[in-house]
Amino acid sequence: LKRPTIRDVAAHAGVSHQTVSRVINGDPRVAAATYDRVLTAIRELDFEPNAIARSLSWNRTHTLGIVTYNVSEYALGQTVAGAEAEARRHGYFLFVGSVADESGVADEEAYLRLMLTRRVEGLILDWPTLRADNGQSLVAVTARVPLVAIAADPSLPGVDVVDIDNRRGGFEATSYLIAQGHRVIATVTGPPAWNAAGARLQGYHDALAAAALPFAPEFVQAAPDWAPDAGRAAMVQLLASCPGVTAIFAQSDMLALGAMAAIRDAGLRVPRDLSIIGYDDIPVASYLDPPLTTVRQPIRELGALATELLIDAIGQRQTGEADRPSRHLLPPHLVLRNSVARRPPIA
Amino acid sequence: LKRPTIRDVAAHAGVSHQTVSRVINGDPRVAAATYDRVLTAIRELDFEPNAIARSLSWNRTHTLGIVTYNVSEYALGQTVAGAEAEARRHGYFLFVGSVADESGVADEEAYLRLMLTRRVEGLILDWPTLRADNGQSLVAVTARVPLVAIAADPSLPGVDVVDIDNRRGGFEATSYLIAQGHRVIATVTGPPAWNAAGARLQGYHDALAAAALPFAPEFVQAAPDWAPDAGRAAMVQLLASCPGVTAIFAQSDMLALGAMAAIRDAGLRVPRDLSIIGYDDIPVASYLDPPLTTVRQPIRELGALATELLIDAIGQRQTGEADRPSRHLLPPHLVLRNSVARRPPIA
DNA sequence: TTGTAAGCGTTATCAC
DNA sequence: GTGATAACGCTTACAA
Repeated sequence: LKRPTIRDVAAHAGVSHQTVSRVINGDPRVAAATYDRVLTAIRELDFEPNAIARSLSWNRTHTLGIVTYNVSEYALGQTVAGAEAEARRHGYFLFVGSVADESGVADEEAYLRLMLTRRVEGLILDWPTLRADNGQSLVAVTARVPLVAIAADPSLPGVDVVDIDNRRGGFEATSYLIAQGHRVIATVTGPPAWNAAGARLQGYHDALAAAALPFAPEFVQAAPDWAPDAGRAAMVQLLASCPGVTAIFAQSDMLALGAMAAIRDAGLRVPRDLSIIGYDDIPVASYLDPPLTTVRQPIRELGALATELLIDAIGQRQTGEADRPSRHLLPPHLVLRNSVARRPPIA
Repeated sequence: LKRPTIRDVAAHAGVSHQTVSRVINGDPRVAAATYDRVLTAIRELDFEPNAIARSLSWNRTHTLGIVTYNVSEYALGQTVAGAEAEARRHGYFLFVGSVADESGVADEEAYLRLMLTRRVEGLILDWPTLRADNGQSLVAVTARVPLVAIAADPSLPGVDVVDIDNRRGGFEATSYLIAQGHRVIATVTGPPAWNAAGARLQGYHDALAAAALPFAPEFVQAAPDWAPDAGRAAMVQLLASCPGVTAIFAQSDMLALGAMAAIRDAGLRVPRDLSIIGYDDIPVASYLDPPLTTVRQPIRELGALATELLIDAIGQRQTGEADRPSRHLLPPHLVLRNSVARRPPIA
């Protein structure tokens, strides 16, 4: 039951435990013969160095923590996969924790502290509604280890923030609709508490302004969540309040899906009667009817980037460099399919 | 930079470090006044017990590891979320590792050993193509810590196996088609290397046999992967080789999606001309056109169950009980929507 | 080239 | 009740 230690190996090989330590650390000063003898002993006993003991001695755990909040399981999987791959590439392990569902802010902080207890060297926080005013609890944490926040408000002080450029995504989506000849464009946004919703809406506004297109408050409907049902309800509203609308920018593919259902229910067709562009490029998007034009998000890359920055920051703290918080925006990518129709310019 | 230790706290409170240890472990023998003094010191220094040192002393890490192989990111997220929640409920932390993409079997084992190095107390392996003949490398691992395999072949020796009852899912899906009056039913399976594909196919066969329905080899098309394109190609085949077919059992919703595209391309309509039932109940399933009848998989629960069994097994090993490997099957759940039509019985 | 001693931060054991 | 002292398994000195 008990696992062998370097002392067991040492006894087995007839050397001191220190020599064993040298071997497992690749110290070149060990004589070749001794080296082999130790290696054989290691193999025979199936010895595995105890990383816990090493951590204690090194005062380094090579461990990162990621805690996610209220993210869809799809995005969660992508983010974690990206982060994990990057972490491993650098010899780090990754603790996961999700604060989804039942828990609130308090639990959030408690979890981060638990991770500190485990002596993670850095933390990733995936919390899309995090802003300066609800992120106070983070300062105590960042005093201990660097933290990079995914999808947080960029104005959040003291931490690195990475995100996909939502303003740009909203801008490109809307500009595309404009380029296709649309002049009255409505939008279904996500929940206003999400930073992404505000940024994408800003992009929408910017695109309208850049084209000197009219805007009216009834052009925007905020959905209470990102699910299809909310998109459907919002679309019903839009249909009633924006008679001249020819195109919709939905802030997620799921919202777009619901909106398309509402459009169908109204006896209209996409894209003949109404064009729609989504956001996310979920795996089924190209198999919808019609295939959905949308904005792809490099979520996996986002997880990887967060991890890379975190590992950088860890290195900086160790060398005593000042790690001033940075902001990084990954570009989204327009994916053209068939849910947007070209509209002949008015003569 | 350096974090406070129990000795710092002890000095600050004017007691021995041992007393601090007693306080943070809730030892009742500490005098109330001393207790308070220590607690104050802890708060003032913002002391957090070092779990690494505790692990070394206790010889227990309260850490689990999950390594996933080649699973879709959606399922990955669900599984990890379920496992993590259950782990936390029991005071465990969870290391994640995914061996997706570029890596093969060798890397697989190396990763498990890395986790052992980290002294995880148990391992979850999510490897849907794992069977007795390719799982040899696991015996060395299970000698160290208990392992529960998700979606592995139940005949795999020496480890707990949990899965969703794929045979039953296939049986219920097919039986439902039969109950709706269909007599010639074809199926699009997943890659044969996946245990789930074989089991669901078995369920299909069992249902046909139970209803004394005819079967022909051309009724089954195996897709090389689980994606829509593969489903589309398989469906094209089926359309050509099974003229009398009235219903399709697709082993995943993504395959079904592709199949539906092929059906549409052939000028046919679902469910009027051809009924189809999927598998998974992906989030968009109810918003497809038509809403997809399918079989829901409790993946999150599967992750939780795996974790629960693992923690049980850890307890058993510690008390020296024999932990004979167990098999657990979670029931899938038929979700009725509109992609299957009732077919009048032949008079 | 190898071995010995001390320390990493905590808990267990035994005194007082 | 509280405080020394010795583990836990390893690494980093320093000595031989």
